[in-house]
Amino acid sequence: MTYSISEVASKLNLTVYTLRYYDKEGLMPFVERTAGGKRVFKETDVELLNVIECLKSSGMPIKDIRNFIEWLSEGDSTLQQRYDMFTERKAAVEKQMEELQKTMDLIEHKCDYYKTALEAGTEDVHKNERMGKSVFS
Amino acid sequence: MTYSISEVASKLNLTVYTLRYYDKEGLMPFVERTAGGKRVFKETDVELLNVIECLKSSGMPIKDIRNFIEWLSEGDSTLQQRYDMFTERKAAVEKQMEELQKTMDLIEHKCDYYKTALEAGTEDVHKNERMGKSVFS
DNA sequence: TTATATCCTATAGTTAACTCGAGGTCAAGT
DNA sequence: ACTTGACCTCGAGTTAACTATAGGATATAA
Repeated sequence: MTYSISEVASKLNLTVYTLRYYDKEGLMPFVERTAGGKRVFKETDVELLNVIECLKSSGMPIKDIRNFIEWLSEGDSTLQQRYDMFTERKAAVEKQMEELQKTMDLIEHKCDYYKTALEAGTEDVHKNERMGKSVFS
Repeated sequence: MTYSISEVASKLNLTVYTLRYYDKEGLMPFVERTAGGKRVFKETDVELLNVIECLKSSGMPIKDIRNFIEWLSEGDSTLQQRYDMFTERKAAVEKQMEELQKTMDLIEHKCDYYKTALEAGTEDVHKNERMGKSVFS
């Protein structure tokens, strides 16, 4: 089973522009072409794009993802680099999760704060908090 | 207790450029100035900047954060908008957490994959997986 | 009082990641 | 043969969020 660029685009929720941009940036050296020059995506190409999206979500810039793609071309000699890279990505995502949890804590606090204020009709209900009880209003 | 712009910058891990940029974008209408024109940050200003950073981490663009800041100036009449905004942010962050968990799942899978490959010295140990057993390599 | 560090504004430049337009090719249907 | 829709390349444009530079004011310390 193979796919056209627009099929892959809708499969991965990207635009064809984005896919061609990735290609230009060296993220898709394995995608083959028809005699007429059209891209033909194999199942493994789609899977690799999935990994690319995953690395992007982990906060990795496209330039760095290209290095990983190059390592793939170089075979077993780059196994260590690739392992190290994913280990590093894992740590990065763990950190993002912690940050996101802190963000969530403050937002939930604000939801409570505004819920109470709305019920009272005024923010003044919170006027006598804020004496070192908690860090945020 | 008040702070200079560079004190606030290091407190929040931002640059003074960024803070002035925020000011220009309308995120700091409450910060006062000395006779000579220098910004003087109060404790409440720093707290508000904390909230701003939180909204940024939740994926909110600066233009939208400015709306929130304007609502603050308008007092109790905007309590509902502010409550709705934080409720919406909460949903956005929950979604981000789910996405990040999916990212983590794939990355952990890749860590295992490369650990095994590294121990075997070749990626070929994984050659007979990939028959619908799991979605990703 | 003079040096130096920190501040100011205004404006221009940078970076990443797209996004689009022009002009042309290719392949399936009529 | 011809139209139509999807594809192609190349290069320019866009957007958000900074980041930096120039030129100048302010304030503290020797």
